[in-house]
Amino acid sequence: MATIKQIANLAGVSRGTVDRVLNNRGTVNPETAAKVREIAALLNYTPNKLGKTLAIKKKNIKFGYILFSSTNDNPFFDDVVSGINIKSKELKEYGISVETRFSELRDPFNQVKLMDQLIESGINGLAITPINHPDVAEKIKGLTAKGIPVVTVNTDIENSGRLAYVGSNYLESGKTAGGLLRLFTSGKANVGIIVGSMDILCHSERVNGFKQSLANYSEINIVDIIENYDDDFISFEVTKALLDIHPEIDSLYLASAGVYGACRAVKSANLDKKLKIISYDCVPTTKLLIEDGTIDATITQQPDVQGSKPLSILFDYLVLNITPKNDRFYTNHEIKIRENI
Amino acid sequence: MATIKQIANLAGVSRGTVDRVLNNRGTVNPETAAKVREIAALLNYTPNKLGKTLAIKKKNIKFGYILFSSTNDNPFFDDVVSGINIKSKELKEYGISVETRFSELRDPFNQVKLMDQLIESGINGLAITPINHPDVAEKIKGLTAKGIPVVTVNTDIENSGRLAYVGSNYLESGKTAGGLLRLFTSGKANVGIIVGSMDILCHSERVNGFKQSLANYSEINIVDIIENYDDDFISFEVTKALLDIHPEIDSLYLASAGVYGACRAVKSANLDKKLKIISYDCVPTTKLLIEDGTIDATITQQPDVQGSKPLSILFDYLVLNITPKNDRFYTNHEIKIRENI
DNA sequence: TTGAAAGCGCTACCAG
DNA sequence: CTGGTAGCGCTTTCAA
Repeated sequence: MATIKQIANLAGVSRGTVDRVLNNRGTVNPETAAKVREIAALLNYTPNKLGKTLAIKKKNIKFGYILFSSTNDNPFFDDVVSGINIKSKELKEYGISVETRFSELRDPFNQVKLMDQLIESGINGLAITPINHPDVAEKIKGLTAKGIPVVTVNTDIENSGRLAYVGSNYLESGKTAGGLLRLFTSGKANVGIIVGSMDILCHSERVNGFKQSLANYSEINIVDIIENYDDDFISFEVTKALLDIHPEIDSLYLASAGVYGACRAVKSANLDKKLKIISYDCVPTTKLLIEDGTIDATITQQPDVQGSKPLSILFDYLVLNITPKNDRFYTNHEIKIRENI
Repeated sequence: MATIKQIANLAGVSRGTVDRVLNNRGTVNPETAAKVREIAALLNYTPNKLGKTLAIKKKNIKFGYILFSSTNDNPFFDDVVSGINIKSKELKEYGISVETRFSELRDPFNQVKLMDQLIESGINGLAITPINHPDVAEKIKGLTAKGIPVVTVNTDIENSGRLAYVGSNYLESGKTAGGLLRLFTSGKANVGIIVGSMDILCHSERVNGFKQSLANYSEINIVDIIENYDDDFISFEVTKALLDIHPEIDSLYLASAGVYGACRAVKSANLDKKLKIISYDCVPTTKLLIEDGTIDATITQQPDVQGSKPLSILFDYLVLNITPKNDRFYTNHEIKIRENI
C-alpha cells in the first residue's frame, strides 16, 4: 500500500506536489507531474479511504434527503428511514451531516420547494424519491449543473441527469410474483390483480413483468385488473366487488399498496386461506397477514438498503471521487413467507 | 461529537491522560480520572472509529481464516471466499492482513495443526469453520485464553469459548423449506427427504425444522429419509432407488449437498418437472437446475456474509473494543426461484 | 502520575 | 510552480 509520502520521497518532491498531480489541482511542472505519475503507477498507488475521509472533516459536508412521508402514505418508508438513520450515524463520525425532509406524495411544487431550501442550507449532495414531473426533473438538472450530485431512490425519473438510481427493478419484481404464483398453483389459476394505478410506471411495470413470466402458462388466466389508488378503503371496496363478480378467482396478486384493505375484503368474503395471495413489502399489517396465513408470500425490496445506499453513493462520489460503476443499483427481491419473515 | 482533545482541554489535562482514563491503561490519579470521566459522560463522548482505525496501523494486526476447501468438497465455499476477499481488501487499507488456510473436511487434527501454524505466524484473531471434535474445541479455548478471539463460521462448536458464531439457524432453515413445500403442494404431499447424514447436527436440525413446520399438515407425509453423505454419486444412487421403490413420491426435500446427483436421478426417472423439489444454496449446478425448472426453489444462507461478517466482528472486537451484542449472528434464509435468482 | 510530541494518510493553506 | 506545515482523532512513547 503505497502512500503519498512514499511517492513524494521517491520522486524527490513534497507531498503537496504529489497531491496536486494525483488529484489534478493547482499547476505542476509537466515533467515533475510525469515523474510522479510514473512512480504512482509503478507502486500501484490507490488513495487510502481512511486518510481521505479523515481529511474532509473540516469541509463540513452535508447531504440532503427528500422522501415521501410515511405518516400519510406508506409505512414502507419507515424502513427506508431506518436505513437512512443507520448510515447517517456512520457519516456523522466522518463529519458529514444528513438533513432529511418529507415531501407530499402528489405535489411536485412542494418537492421543488424543499429542494430549494436544501440548496439554500448548503447541501453538497442530494438523495430523493422524485415525483415524476418535468419541474422536478428540471430542478435535479439544475442541482447537477451546480455540482451537487443527485441520487434517485425507490422511483427513477427520466431526463434529469441524476447520478444514479437505487431501488427495485419493477419488471423483475413482477416476474418474481408471477413465478411464485406458478409454483403455488401448479400452473392453473384464475387470478385477480389489484394495483394502485396503471398510469404509474412502477405499477404497470410490475403487472407487465407478472404477465411476461406467465406468458407460457395457458392455464393461468388473469380475470381482471382493478385499481385501488393505493388507498386501503378503496382497496377494500374494489376487492370485495371483484370477488363478488368473479367467484372463479382463486388467487390474488396485490401489486402495490392497499394490501390491508384488499385482505379485509377477502376475509369479509370468508375466502381467507382459500385464495392464494401474493403481495409486496412487509409493513406491519402485511406481516400480521402473513403470520395468520391470509397472505401466502410477500416480495420485499430491501427498504433499508434503499435508505442507506444512496448516501453511500454520494459519499463515494464526493469524498472518494468514485463514480458509481452502474447508474442503476437494483435491490434484491426477497421472498418472505411465514417461516422466514 | 466530542473528541479526546476537547475533553482534555475542559479537564485541564493532556490528551494522554484522557486516553489513559477512558481506555483503562496506565495509572491515573483517581480524582483526575473521575473528573475526566464526568466530562466525557457530559459530552456524550464516543470514540471516533476513523481515529481508532488509523492509529492501529503500526500494530500490524493480522487475522487468520480457516475454512473448508471448496475444491474437493462444496463449491458453496467459493461464495464464502468471495465475501472474505471483499472484506480483506477493506481491512488491508486499515493495515490489517488476512491469512486464509483451507482444511480437510473430516480431519480435525489437520485443522488443529493449521491453527497452530496461524498462531505461530502471529495472528490476533481467527475465523474458522470448525470440525466438531473435542480437540478443535480445546484448541479454540486455548486461543481464547491467549487473548486471540475466535469466531466460528457456518457451523458452530460447543464448549469452545468462541466469541461468536456466524451462519445459518438450521432449524429455521428447515422450517422455511417446510413452509415452501406447504405452499407448493397446497398441503398435500408425499415427500422424500435426501440428507447428508442425520449424525451431523446441522443436517438433522434442518430435517427437524422441516418436520416441525409441517406438524399440523396431516396430509403431508414424509415417505422416507435417506442419506447421501454429501456425495453426488451416492446421492444419485439412493435417490434413484427411493423414487423406484416409492412411486407415490411427488416432492423432494434436498436437505444438504448432493443436489446435483439427486436431480440427475430425478431426470433419469423422467420425473423432472413432475416432482416439486426444494434444495439449499445456489452453487452453479443448482442454479442451472433452477433455470431449467427441475428445482422449484432453493434456500440460500448469505454465503458472502458468512465470509465477511466474522472479519467485521473480529475488527470491532479488537480495534474498536466492541463485543458482539449477540453471540450468534444468524444469516437470512433467502428463497430463490427462477425469476429472482 | 502526567505532559508533550510524533505518527497513521490525506488535504489545505501560506510562503516563497 | 513548489515546499513546508498544521490538522482531522486516536495511540504510544519518551521524558519529566
